[in-house]
Amino acid sequence: METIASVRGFKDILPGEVEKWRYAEEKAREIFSSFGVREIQIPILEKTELFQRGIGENTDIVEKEMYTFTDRGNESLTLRPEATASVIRAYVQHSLHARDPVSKLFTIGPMFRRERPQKGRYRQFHQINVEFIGVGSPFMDAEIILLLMVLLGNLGIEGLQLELNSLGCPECRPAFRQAVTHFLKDRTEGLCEDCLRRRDTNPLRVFDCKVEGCRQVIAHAPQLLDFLCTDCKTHFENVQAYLKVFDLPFEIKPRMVRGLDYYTRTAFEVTASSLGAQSAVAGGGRYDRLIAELGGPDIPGIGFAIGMERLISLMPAANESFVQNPDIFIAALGDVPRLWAFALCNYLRMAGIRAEMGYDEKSLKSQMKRSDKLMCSFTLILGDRELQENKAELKDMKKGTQETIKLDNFDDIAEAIIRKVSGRNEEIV
RNA sequence: GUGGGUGUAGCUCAAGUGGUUAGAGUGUCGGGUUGUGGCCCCGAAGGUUGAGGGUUCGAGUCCCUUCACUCACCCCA
Repeated sequence: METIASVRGFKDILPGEVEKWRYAEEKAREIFSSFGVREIQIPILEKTELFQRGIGENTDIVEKEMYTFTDRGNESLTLRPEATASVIRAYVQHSLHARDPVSKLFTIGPMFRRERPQKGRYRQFHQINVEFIGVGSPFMDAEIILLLMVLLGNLGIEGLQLELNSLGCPECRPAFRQAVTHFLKDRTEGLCEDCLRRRDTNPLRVFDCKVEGCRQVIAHAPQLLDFLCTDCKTHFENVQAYLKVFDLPFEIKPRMVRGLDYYTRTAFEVTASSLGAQSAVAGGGRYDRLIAELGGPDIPGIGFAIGMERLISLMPAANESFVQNPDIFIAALGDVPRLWAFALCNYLRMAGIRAEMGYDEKSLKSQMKRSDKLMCSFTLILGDRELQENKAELKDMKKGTQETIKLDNFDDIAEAIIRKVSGRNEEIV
């Protein structure tokens, strides 16, 4: 038979690795709870139009990266390439603004983009998304960035860099855009092919081109920050001031332009050089026009996304304490003892004890080996010999000591084992 | 979509310029006295060398095609 492999860019997360993911998620939930961020779950599939309108028609994501198909009802649907549009859709659809003027929401789940896979980039990838909706105050910007940095710090991740920029607003951006267009107009030579194209479609994007020639050209280009209107300027200054309250180091990157159309004012990114070419662990920004753009009230919002795969790869590997080893392994010798083992093993599990057993007829030696491999604290040896006397041998795998216990009553055995296991834990502490 | 690199056992890797039966470590299973793990020793199973075609007396090795993986560009988490 031919085997079937997973789809390109879609990864399995195997036991052993899953624990790390769960740890990261649990930590995130803990911190969200402190910051008053509540979970929202949204569908993986949306009407294509949502992303076209939300993300922007002329973005790479919408132009060439979406998994879009027509369903049997002849409706164009798309596997979500990001979460913000969906969250806002849900927010508007259920009029959450009417319940509370400020909503802090998070959601965790898979996203889909049909790009060429490479290090830190997959076609199905996972994000932790946080959105603060309803308040335009720079306090919100500072708070959400602080939240992000606290979470990353709590996961033991080091060597991170926080980068900030302001993208202006519909008031001031057109002027800047015009200035850039004008600037680039007669600098055809020195620009790479991509940038020549960008010059017409999205001139701001020329700013984060990595080609040396373009960088030199851009070095003399007008600075976005010089064009900010008074409101945007004070907003940006305040965000920085509030971040300084927590001694959060950051760097202003005037060249940072985010790829999604909806961003306004504050844009930020957290990078780690060890990630390779895809160095961003998290990125986000303010989107004061998006909610109205999607038919909702004209209220502001700000959010970020953390790339789970990238996050996991940055987490220190040292802690293997994620896995819980069995408390006891029951080694049975013979058919009747095996039936007893089956009953006892499952009884112990129902009593909350992590128990495993040998299901096949195997030598005691091989069962002991398995117990050792599973790193069970104890092994219960149950053979015909013991059964005749209504007892079993309980071996402490670490000490190597062994004692006889009675089989009269499963409750007593469970209790004895619980005592032993907890007693051991105290010793370790 | 474009370019580079790599495909040999479950995993990590060997096999001078083409040459007999494709090896090792690790993992799996078994054994080293009757029913006792780790360390050590022995043994076994496990491969259509990614797939297809070509050159040759002979291909894991050379050529072509294709697929997969991987890194990078574009862009993004």
